[in-house]
Amino acid sequence: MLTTQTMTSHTASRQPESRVARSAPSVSTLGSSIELMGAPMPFSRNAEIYGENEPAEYLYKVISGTVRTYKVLNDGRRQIGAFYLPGDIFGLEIGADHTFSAEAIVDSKVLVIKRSTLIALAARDTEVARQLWTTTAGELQRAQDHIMLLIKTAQERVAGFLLEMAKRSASATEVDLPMSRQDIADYLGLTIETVSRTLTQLENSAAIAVPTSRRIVLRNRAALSRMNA
Amino acid sequence: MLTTQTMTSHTASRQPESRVARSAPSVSTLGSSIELMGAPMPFSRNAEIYGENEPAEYLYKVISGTVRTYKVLNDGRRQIGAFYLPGDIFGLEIGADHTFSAEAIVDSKVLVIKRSTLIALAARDTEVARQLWTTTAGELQRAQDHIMLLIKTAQERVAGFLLEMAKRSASATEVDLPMSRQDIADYLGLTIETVSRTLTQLENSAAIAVPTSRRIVLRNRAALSRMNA
DNA sequence: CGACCATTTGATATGGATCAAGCGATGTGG
DNA sequence: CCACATCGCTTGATCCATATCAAATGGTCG
Repeated sequence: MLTTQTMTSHTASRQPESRVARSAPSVSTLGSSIELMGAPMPFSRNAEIYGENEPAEYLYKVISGTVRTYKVLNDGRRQIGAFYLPGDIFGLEIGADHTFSAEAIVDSKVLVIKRSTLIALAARDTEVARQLWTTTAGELQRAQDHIMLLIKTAQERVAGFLLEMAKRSASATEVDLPMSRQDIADYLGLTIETVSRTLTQLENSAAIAVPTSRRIVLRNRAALSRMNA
Repeated sequence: MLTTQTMTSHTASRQPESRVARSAPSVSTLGSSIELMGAPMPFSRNAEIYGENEPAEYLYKVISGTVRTYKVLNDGRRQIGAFYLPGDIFGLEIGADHTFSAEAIVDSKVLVIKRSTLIALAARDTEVARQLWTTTAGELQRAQDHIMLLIKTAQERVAGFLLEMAKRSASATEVDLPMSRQDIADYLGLTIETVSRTLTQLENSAAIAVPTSRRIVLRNRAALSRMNA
């Protein structure tokens, strides 16, 4: 699968690209140690990066593009665990296997880091150990926020999602969504129709504008925050 | 009820009690270092152990009883983050403050450990550092499972909850619930009425028996597992 | 015994799912 | 370059699972 294919094709991506410069603030702490150790690997749109229950030999850092992690239930329902933007680290496990699957949402470049290397390093370097812990704690924080989202109304979920994406984007008022309505729906625990209708509703109430389906302008952040909980 | 009764009989709780011996398997790793350092502290039913946003000076280990962590939204909706049984560690934060509130569900004894002590220890002892990380990773795992619960139907949530509690209990087929229907509802993102009706439904379908409202007998685990996802 | 609180049960309302079309953008083959 | 298929998104009509509102029941404690 992707593993082998992608592994082979990473000849020229040695020096840090400037496009990547706007990395994530909180989780990028592992940066210093990590940048050195992995090869940037390209994944095309919808390519699998790893599968649920596969051995977690590597962890990953998004260089460009966007990644989703997800689980699928017996009957096909899919739950997206998280979206990862440039600078974000994902796939770090403490157990032997990955607990989610991961896919590139758009063509993406991902730094691949061998876990054993990092673990070995952590045994000697307290700072690395602390950064591994911090990364896991960051994931925990996100998961807990996600739980709080899932008990809310559709409007609150969508508003919360937009605010979250805006906070993580470069521009605070304009969000460029790399993911489809289906991805959003599966993240929020709603249907695609409800997500669409809710966006229309928010647009009609002048809280947002939707110039194109993948671009959302936050017109009234206060209103969104108010309906966020 | 069981609450007071269990509490009153702890005159000699210096040496490990055999009743407590059946502690959690995964998260109890911090045990060895921790047991030495904290004082067991009693909390009575519904007593607050810490509040959301309070400085996280301590972390905690349940000795006896049960603890719930929760958040309350603006409009009063309460979400329970987790239930902690004897052996479980809770309240471990990496940030400065607690992100949930914690309360004893029944009269409980809780070991209180100063975080700074443990952090200092972790700086020298790799094993302690790893245990802190593992504890956080365990919480992450739980939170992710919780997310998967929250996208399911009422019946699936309740079945999943019962199976989870059974797995954590001493007896695999009989669950003694320390928490109220309201607590269960707020954990599962349902109303108390829906929880009650669903239990009745499961009882009618012979999947469970409910001899008393706080005691559930799993009569047909396979059926429960089947409806779990 | 009587009051209180937790739980169950019943009747009705409703938010979001489901089923079904329509629409606009993108791409493909003739 | 256009006709047409495809895909992602929106919109409409209806249904249903769960919430809400309301009352009855049962267990516990003073």
